This record gives sequence, structure tokens and C-alpha cells, in this order.
Amino acid sequence: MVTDGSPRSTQRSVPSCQACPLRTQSAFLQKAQREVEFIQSVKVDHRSLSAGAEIIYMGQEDAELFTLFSGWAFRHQTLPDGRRQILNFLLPGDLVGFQASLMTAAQHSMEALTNVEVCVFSRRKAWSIFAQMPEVAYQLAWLGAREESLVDENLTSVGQRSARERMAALIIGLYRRAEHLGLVENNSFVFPLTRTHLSDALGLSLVHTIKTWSYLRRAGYFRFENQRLELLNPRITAGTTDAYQREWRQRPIL
Amino acid sequence: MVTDGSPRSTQRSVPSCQACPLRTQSAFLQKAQREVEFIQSVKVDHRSLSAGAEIIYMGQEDAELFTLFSGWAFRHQTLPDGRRQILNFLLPGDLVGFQASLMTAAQHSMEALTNVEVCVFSRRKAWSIFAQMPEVAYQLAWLGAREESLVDENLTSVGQRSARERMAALIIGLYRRAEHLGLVENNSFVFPLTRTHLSDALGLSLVHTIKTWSYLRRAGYFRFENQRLELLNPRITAGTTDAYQREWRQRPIL
DNA sequence: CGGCCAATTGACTGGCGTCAATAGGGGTGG
DNA sequence: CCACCCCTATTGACGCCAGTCAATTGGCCG
Repeated sequence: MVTDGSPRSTQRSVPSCQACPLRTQSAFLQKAQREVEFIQSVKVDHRSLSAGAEIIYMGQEDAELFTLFSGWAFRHQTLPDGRRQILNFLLPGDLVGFQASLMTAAQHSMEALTNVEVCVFSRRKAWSIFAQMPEVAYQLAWLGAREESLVDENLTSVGQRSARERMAALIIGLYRRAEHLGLVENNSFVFPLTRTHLSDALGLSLVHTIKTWSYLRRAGYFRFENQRLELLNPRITAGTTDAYQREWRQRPIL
Repeated sequence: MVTDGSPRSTQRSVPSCQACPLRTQSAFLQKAQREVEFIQSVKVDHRSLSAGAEIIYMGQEDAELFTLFSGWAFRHQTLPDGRRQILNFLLPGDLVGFQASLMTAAQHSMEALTNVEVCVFSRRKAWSIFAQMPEVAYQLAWLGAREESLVDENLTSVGQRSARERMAALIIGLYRRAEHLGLVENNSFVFPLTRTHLSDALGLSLVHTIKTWSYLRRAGYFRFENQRLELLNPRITAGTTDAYQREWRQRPIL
């Protein structure tokens, strides 16, 4: 919960953007050489953070812009009395902090869910992206719109679905995103969320989250061993949700 | 609920962007002459739609980009079984459909809550804004980020707050936005939402929405007469919510 | 070994959903 | 001008899903 986010390394054996092993994956649109060079030029750091580290905090006025290079993170808001809502989860390749970098003060926090590596872009240079490289600015906007679309789906889920439906939808949504990144093997993927993360994301109490989780597991939706979650019938299970039906096409990456 | 959205007028006595009575309001950042001229050049229509008209529908692939010129609208998603979640409300000056115009297919619908007028920009020209007028593209992105921030707050509300807290937060949030647009007089403003809109926005059943509404009214939070809602003590009531504390600064408008 | 924390389970409670009946306004056709 | 319908709003009764309280287990660490 609390931050211990001391960078664990910086600028050391950093893969250059040109040789980035992430951006060449099939999930992502491939960039023109000049775009990659431009991005390299606005990249100011490459950081490793431990699980639990705070990447952006609510109210921060100088939030930087990141691409999540490896690991998982999540965006959340906390009410004054401590209740916390997880707004959405981020996987490798996702843009972090675009919203925060545009607003004068961040309206949300961002926390590393696992150990993560991030590519850091200067907030100051955000504007220069628009001025100098409209193609990339357009991709930034696209990624922002995609994140909003994820939040939309979470809101619909929390507002309209029952606890079981919600949890199923969340699990399947994460499964699909992991699958698109090539992180799924034998219908299973590393699932780093604790019960507390689930409950804060779903708007359920911790106890009821655990009971719902147990129900879905016993009902044969999935198995969970060694931090890996295996969907027992991805197709059928997927039928219970809907918004996730849409194809995952290639998307931009900074 | 259903669309009857025949345009009621088009290109008739349309105020030019240069002489736009909305954009000169104090709520909005004033644009340079060349920006206004550019926006005028990408504006392709000015439409009036009746309350209930569908402006964008889920799955639409050629959604255009709008600025809401007058009236209220809302963005929503519907599950296959008919359950509907209202994602956020739009007031004059808000950008409509930026997300939809970037994605290949709209992930949400948009409906006129009252009779509305919209300024229509060509979807095809969205990209040209990035290429030709980066200042305006940046404002587009800013407005997109602001919308996400509204959805974030709604998700936090629906996920974490009780029915009473939720409804109070929604009412106060709308009050503040109306106030910022100069629509509040004597602590009261036109409140066009039906109970059904409230229930779909808050993720509550219709019956419970009505009971919660009655409770707040009887408890002295507000009065409601002639379609106008009067907050009985804006300051105190506002204390019950939090995210809405932030100042409303001037913002861009297309 | 003792402390701490995530996870789990059972018992009980309550907030919110569902069902059902009624009232009232506006439109429309006899 | 009234009968009739439809839709929104309202209220009461009842039931269930999910929250709260509380006790227990097991892993990790100092």
C-alpha cells in the first residue's frame, strides 16, 4: 500500500528504443525510423521500481509521462476516509500518466503492482511532441482514448453487474490483454493481483471478494496455482462478458 | 429512450465561430484569431437535435466529432441484456466523441438529454488538426483527458460510496459544472435528469434511486421545483464530496 | 517463538433490489 | 369533454446480495 519506490537502477544497460524488445512485438504497430528516433530523443530515463512503489500521486503537479516497459501497475483514487477505487490496470506497453501530465495536478495515483520498469519521458516535452511530431501526438491521444475506454468498461461493470459477473469480466479482460501480449501459455498467465486489489477494483468488500473468488473457482471457471491463473474454458467463460468481445488490434506504443 | 433524432435545422443562421457566443464566456480559454479561423474551417455543420436523439451509437464506425453548443447530453453503454450505465454527462462547451472518432468503432453511445445544438467537425479532419494546428490538437487531448477524469470520479463514486453519498456527489458535481458556465442563479439550476437517468448513472435500481432522492430532499439538501434544483447550502453539502473540491479553471473549447 | 499480514470461513446484519399497487400528467381518439 | 393509455414518479412490503464482525489458518520474517 505504501510507497518504497526508490529507483533500483537508472540508465544502466538500457535497451535503446531502436533495439527495444517490447515495441517490436506483434501486439504493437511498428513505427517509422524517424518516429523511433524522435521518441528516443525525448526519453529521459529508464527506471526500475519495486512492487508497491508510487509512480504518480494524487495532486502531483509535475507528473512525468511513462511507458510501462515491464510488469503491471494500476491507477487508483482514494477518498479522504481511505476508501480506495482502482480505476484500471496497466500492462507492458501501456502509456502511464498522459492524463496526469496534461492536467495541472494529477487527479489519481499510480502504483506498481509488481516490480516494474518504466521508460520516462519528460513532461516538459509533452507539448513538443505535439509541435514536432504530430504522428506521435496522435498516437498519444489514441492511447489516452483507449484508457478511457477501459475505465468506461469498468464503470459499466461496477455499476451494472453482480459480484460474480464483475469478477469474471475483470479476469477475462486481463486474460485477453495478457494474451495479446503473448503472456498466456496453456490458457494460463501470471496473475499478480491480491484479493485486496480485486476488491478495490470491483467495489466489493474484501470478504465478499474472497467468497466470490472461491465460488468462481469451485464452479470451474478457473484454477489458481503458483500465482498463475488458468482459464478452464476461455471461450465459454468469455461469453459471460461482452464488451471484451472486440478484437484486440495492433495498437501504438511510445 | 429511443431515438427520434431527425436534425431540426442545419446551416441556418449559424453563428460563425468568430462570433460564437459560447466560446467567449469566461469559463473558456480565449483562442487566437488563427485558431478560431482554423476551427471554423473544419466545422462542417451546426445541428439541432431533439431530446432523446442518438448522437453516437455503440459500434458506429464513422462517428463525427462535436462540440456541444447548447443543452445537455450523456454518454452511456448498454449490456446485451439491456442494463445501461451512464458514463458521464455533457454540458455546453464539452467535446463530444473524441474517443469515438479515434477508435475504429465507438465503444459507447451518446444521447441528447435535452434538446441540443451541436457544432459538427469532420471525423476525417481530426487527423489534419494534429498535422496542421498542434495547439488545437493539444486542447483536444486535454479535453479528452478531462473527460476521462470525470469518468474516473464516477467510477470511484459508484464503486466506493453509498447510495446517498453517490447521489449527493453527482448532484453537486453537476451543480459546479453548471455554475462554472453561469447557469446557476440563486443557488439553483435547471436539472433535466429523470429518475431513470439518475439510477443508470449511479448504478442503483430505479426504486431505490427515488427513495434516496426523497431522503436527500427531505433531509434538506435541496429543493426541486419546476425542473429547477436548488442546493440549500452549497458549501456544506459540498463538504460531503471531495474530488469536486478542485477549482474549475478556464478550459479549452473547440 | 512471536508478530504481522493475506487468505479464509461462518454468523449475522443491513442496504439495496424486486414486486406490486397507486397516483398524476399529457397525448389522443371517440 | 371524457375515456383510455402510456409513462414517470412514488410508496410499502418483502427478500436477497453483499457488508460487517469475528475467529482461524498458514506463510514470512526478525
